[in-house]
Amino acid sequence: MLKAVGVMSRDVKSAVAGAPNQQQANVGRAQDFWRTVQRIPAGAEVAADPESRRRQIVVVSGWIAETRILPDGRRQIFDFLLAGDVASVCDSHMGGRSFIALTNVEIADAAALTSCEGSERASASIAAAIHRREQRLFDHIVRIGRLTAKERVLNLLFELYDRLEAIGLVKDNAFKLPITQEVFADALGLSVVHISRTLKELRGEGMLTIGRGLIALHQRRKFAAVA
Amino acid sequence: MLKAVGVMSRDVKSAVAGAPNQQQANVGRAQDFWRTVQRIPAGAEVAADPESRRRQIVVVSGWIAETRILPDGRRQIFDFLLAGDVASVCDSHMGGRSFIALTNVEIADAAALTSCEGSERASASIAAAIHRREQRLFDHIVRIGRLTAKERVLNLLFELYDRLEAIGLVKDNAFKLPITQEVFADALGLSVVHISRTLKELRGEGMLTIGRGLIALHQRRKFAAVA
DNA sequence: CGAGACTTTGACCGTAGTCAATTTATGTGG
DNA sequence: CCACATAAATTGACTACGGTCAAAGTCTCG
Repeated sequence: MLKAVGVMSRDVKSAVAGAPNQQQANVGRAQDFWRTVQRIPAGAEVAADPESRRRQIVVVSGWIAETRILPDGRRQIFDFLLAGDVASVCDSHMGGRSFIALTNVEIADAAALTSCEGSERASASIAAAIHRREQRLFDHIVRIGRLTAKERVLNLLFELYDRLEAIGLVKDNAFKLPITQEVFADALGLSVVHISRTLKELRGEGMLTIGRGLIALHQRRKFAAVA
Repeated sequence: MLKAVGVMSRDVKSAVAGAPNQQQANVGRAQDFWRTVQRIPAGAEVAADPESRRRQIVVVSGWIAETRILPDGRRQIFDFLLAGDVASVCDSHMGGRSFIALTNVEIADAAALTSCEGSERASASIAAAIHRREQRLFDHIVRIGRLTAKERVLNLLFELYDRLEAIGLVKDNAFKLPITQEVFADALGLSVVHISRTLKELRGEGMLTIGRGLIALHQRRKFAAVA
């Protein structure tokens, strides 16, 4: 549990902990929230339980991919959910979408957050998270619709960089990237082979360094043009 | 005004008119709604008025494109808004998005709808419209991320077909398509030239017929595979 | 009828896809 | 700790889908 907290987004932490001056009163409620945390193994689908129909979840730790698989096997990834992100798993399969855990994942009930004290703060955080996700969707459309392969890779990497940095998961310009190149390809509408080549090229240009599961980004400057 | 009504979506009509048994009581409120209607000329941007900051609009007639333009001139269209669709023009420019009228357009205030009698019905309609738009966004991502040019064109045309049919704007398998091929290209992440060629090919295969601003789609069957 | 916008066509190019083989991790059990 | 099995990444050769450029052809609409 402590490990999980270390990995949580500012939003989740502050919303659960409450403002400093009201912390004591919230302990009970916060525990209610923590009791809703559940673990999902890498590769599994994040489904809405049969009981709680429409369900808004908060990611506590790990990576989740929001995807659709076409009848012929082609796959498209819409978005990556990181710690602190919120999603409506309710109608997931309804719209031909599913949430796949890319790593071991911990999720919790967004509803449980709202019922804590400081519910206005929590609701606001949740609304903000949902709003950010919508913005990401637009960015993603531009990415796959109008950027070249190199731009797409860089653009997505920098998005992830910014998001991970915001939740304290970036160290020395580097972060852990627990996804295969195939996942990357399915997010960016490219082939695995071309992802590999593109990364090689970017490595050659000194834009990034890859090693031991970590990826480091350099020269944010040049990137400004792509953002 | 009557002409406008003839073109409205079922949602807008029913929400404004109210259930048959309570129609009389609604006349006053409905007029409030109609008073919020405003006309936007083709090519103009649909902006949130300075007064009403965050603004949810309902499209009454015409076509609107939700777009983003990159610094270097590349353009991506996220979605087309037709009669009955709802959008939050509030943070439009905030997220690098803008709403462009592709034809002369009539829009109204969604808020005014809600304040009419039958507000639960209205709210539900609005929520449904917003939900459908989100689904379209996902479809669009799959389209530009994983479909070939021919598939993209067909898929988008059939989406438009279905939506226009739902609001009574399809006659004899044909509908009015008031957009240039360049707009089509910017929506599908292709070049104008390739759109032209693709349409030619589809015409050759008997999938569609174009003439006098109308486009007719045939053989929905074959399309099932792409849907 | 003429001007400007839109569409179509041809020739050519380049980005990204495909297929297949090889190399490099990543584990896993002995 | 090594050997082996499997997944992931890389590379090469070739293909093809879609982009670009430029010119010609059509529409529209004052």
